[in-house]
Amino acid sequence: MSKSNNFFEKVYELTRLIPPGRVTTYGAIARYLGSPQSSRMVGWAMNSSFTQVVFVPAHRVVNRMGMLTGKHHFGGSKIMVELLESEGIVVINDEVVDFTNLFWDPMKELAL
DNA sequence: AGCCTGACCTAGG
DNA sequence: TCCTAGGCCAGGC
Repeated sequence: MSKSNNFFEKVYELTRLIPPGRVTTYGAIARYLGSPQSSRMVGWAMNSSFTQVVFVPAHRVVNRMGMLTGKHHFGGSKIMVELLESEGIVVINDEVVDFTNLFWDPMKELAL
């Protein structure tokens, strides 16, 4: 409810725009929001995403190398993987296969 | 009220 | 090319 919530909300809304079967990164979101060095906050926002009334597909956000660094925050270490696989994404060793092609960059996709 | 940590990333040595 | 440090700022203790 504070002003900084605005940043969090932007993160949530942007995250909701990620198409199923695609993934993006914390850094990409931070950069798109104009705070390229606030990627950590994006992760923190995801931590609070479960408290949001509207669903936030936080499982579609991974780190820069395509790794599922936040999988343990889904209430189970397999939840994130299962969500991704249910969308057709292949995950091996906590890493998104073909991440380069599945990467959804808001800078490119939204700033046409 | 202050210190520590954390789902990250980039730059500099 | 590997390693270190800095920046972001909300929450927990």
